[in-house]
Amino acid sequence: MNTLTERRAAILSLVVDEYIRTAEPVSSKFLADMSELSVSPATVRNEFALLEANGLLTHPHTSGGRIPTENGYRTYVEQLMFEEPIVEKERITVEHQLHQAAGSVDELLPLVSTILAGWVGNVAIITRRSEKKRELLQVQLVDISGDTTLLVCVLDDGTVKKKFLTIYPYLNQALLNQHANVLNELLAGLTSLEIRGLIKSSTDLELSDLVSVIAELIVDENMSENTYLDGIEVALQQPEFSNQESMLEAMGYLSIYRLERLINSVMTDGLDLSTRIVIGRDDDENISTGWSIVASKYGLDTGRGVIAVVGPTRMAYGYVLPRVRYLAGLITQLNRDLGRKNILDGPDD
Amino acid sequence: MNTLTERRAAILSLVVDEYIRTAEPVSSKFLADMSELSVSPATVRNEFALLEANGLLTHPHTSGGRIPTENGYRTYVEQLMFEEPIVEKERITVEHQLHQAAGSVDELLPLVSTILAGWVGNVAIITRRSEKKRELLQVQLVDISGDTTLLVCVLDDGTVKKKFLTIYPYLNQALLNQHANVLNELLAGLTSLEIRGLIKSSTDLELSDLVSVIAELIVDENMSENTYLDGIEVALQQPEFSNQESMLEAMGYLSIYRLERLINSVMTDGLDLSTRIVIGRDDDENISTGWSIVASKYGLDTGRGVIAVVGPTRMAYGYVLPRVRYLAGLITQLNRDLGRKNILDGPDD
DNA sequence: GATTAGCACTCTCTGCCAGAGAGTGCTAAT
DNA sequence: ATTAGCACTCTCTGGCAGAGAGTGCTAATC
Repeated sequence: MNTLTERRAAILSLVVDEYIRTAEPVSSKFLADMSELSVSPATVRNEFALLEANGLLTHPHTSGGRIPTENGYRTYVEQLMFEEPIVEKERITVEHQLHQAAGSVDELLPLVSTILAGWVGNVAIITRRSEKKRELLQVQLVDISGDTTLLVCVLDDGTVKKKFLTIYPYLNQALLNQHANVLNELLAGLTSLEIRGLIKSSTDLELSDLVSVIAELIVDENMSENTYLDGIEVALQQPEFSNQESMLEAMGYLSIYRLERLINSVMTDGLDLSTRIVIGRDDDENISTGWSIVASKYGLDTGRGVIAVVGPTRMAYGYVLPRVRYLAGLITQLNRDLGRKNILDGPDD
Repeated sequence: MNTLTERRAAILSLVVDEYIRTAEPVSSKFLADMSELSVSPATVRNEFALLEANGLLTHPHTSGGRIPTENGYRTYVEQLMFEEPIVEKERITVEHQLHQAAGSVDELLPLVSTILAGWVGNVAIITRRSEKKRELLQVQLVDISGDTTLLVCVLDDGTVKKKFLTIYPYLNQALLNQHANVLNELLAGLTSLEIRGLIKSSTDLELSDLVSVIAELIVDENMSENTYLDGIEVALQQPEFSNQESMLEAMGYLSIYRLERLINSVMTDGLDLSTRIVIGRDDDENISTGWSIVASKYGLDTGRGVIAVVGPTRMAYGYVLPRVRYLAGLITQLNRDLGRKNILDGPDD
C-alpha cells in the first residue's frame, strides 16, 4: 500500500475530472500534454500503475485509458474534489424561478426538484417526512350534488383525504353538518387504529357505516404523495444508458418508490450528517453498483425531509454537492418566509 | 384503383396480423406456406404488388418482406380485424384485481390504467373531466399546530384544494370555525372570478387577506391531477424503441400532459362515437406518424372521461380494442356500485 | 385469364481480415 | 527518479465475399 503522494493525488483528480467530463477513459499522453504536471507520459503511466495497485484506478481493457474505480471516486470526493461555486447568475435564475411560482410547500418542492434535475442533468428527488402520528383532526361532509357527497378528512400532519359517497336518502348540507359535528365529537384526535377499536368495542355506535369508511380512508398513507421526482429523461441521455437494455434497467432503478426508500435510509441510518455522498455499492445493501447519491437533509416548519440527486457513479460531484446543499438551505428558508407571508390581523370580534 | 377482392383482403389481414406479432416484414413465401390461402408465393407476390399500388402495403427495402402502411392498418381495423374475445379467465383476473383494491374513483382509475397497460403491453391513460363550473362549495380552517393552520376548500366538482397558512396571533379551532363560517356565508357558490370581483368592489371586506388567498387557491386546476397514466416502461420494451434516441423521443411523446390533451381532443372534436381508433398521422394535426390511439369514452356518476391505449402503429388492435371497451364499461358500472355501497340509513334525529 | 415455375437481381447480414490508431508495460538510457 | 524507445495488445473501421432472403419479371401451364 503506497501513500497518496501529492502528484499521485493530482493525477487521480485529473483522471476523475476528465472522465466525468467526457465519459472516455483518460490516457497518460493526455495528462502529460494537457496538464500542469510537466512530466512525461511514461511517468504518468508509472503513477497509473501505482494508483491501480491501490485500487483507485482501473482500465476496461489493456490498451484503453484509465477510469476511476468506486474507491477512486470516494477518495476524490473526500480529499481532492474542487467544489464548483455557485455563481451569482445561477443563484439569481434559481431564486427567480422559485419566487414567481412557489405558493406553498406542495408547489415549492416539485418545482425545486425540477430545477435541480435540470441544473445537474440527473434525477432529483425530494422527500417530505411528517413526524406527526397521523391523528384525525377534522371531518367534513360536503353536498356535491343530488346523490353524491364528499367526505373530507384532515389529519394532523396536514394531509387531506377525500372520498365520494352516495347517501340515501338525500341529506342537505345542514344535515350533513350535523353529522359531521357528531363525527368530530366522536373521532377528533384519534388514529385509524383507535377508530377501529371504537367500532369493535361499542355495539351501538352512531353513524357506524361512516365511521368505518373514515377509519379505512385515513389508514396508511401513500408515501409517494410526499415525494417529488424529476429528471429521468435528462438522466437517461447520459452515455451510460446508450442501449435499450441499460435504459430500461435504469428506469426500473429510478422508480419513485425505490428511490424514496433508498434516500430516506441513506439519510437516517447514518450519523447526523446533514449532507452525504454515497458512491456505488457501499456497505449499504440498497445501493447498486454504478449508481451514486448526493443527499442533503433540509428542515422546514411543516415537516422535514431529504433532497437528493441520483445518477451514475460518473457524476460531477464537485458541481452537484454545493447545489444540493444550497437548495436544501433555500427550501428551509423559503418555507419559513412563505409561512410568514399569509398573516391575518387576528380575530375581528 | 383496384377493388379489394376477398383474397387480397385476406392477404392484407395476414400481413398485418403477422407483422403485429413479430415486428418483422412478411414475405410471400411465408404466407404461401403457412396460410390457408393455398396459392403459390408468386401469386402472393402479384397480390402484394396490387396492394402496394393501392397504398396498403409497402416494403422497407427491395428485398425484404412487406409491412402495412398506415392506410393498410386503417383498412384492417375498419374491415378485416378479428376482435380477440376476452376469455373468462382474463375477466376474472381483472375483476378480482379491481374488486379488492377499489375504494373510490381516486383509487379505481390509477389501478385500471395499470391493469390495462400490463394487459396490452402499451401505455394506458385515463382522463377524468369534470363538467361542473368549479364553484366554491365550502371552506374549512383547521388548526394543525401552534403556528400552522390548514385552509381547505372544496369545489363543486369534488376537487379539494389546501394550503398551509401561518396566522398571528394564534387562533384556536373554535375561532377558526367562526372565521370559516363567515367565509362560507360570504363565498359559498362563487367562482374564483366572482370572489375576485368581490374583493375589488367592497372596500371593507371581512377577512380580506384570507379571501384573497382563497381566490388564488381555487383558480385553474392542475389538469393532470385527474389523469392517470401507466405502462411507459412496458411500452418502451417494444422493438420500435431499440436505441437511445428513439426511446428518448418516445418518452417525450408519452408525457402525461401531451397525451391528456391529445386523447381529449381525439374524443371530443369527433362525432359522438363512444370508441375510436386513430392510426398514425391522420388529418388530425396532433398525432404523430408512427403512433396510434385506441380510445373509449366512459360515463360515471361523479364525472366522465376517456380511457385509451397509446402505442406504436404496430399495435394489436384486435386485442386492444375489446379490452379498452370492456374496461370503459367496467369503470362506469363499478363506480355506480361503489357509490351504492356507502349508504347511510338517513338522519338519526 | 389466372396461376405458377424459374431465374436473375437486389438488398441485408455475417464473418473475416487487414490496417490504422491508441495506449500500455517494460527496458534501458539519462 | 525520470524518460525515450519499442514491442505488444486491444479496439475500431472499412472493405469484401458469401450466404440468405425476397422480389420482379417472363414464360410456361392450367
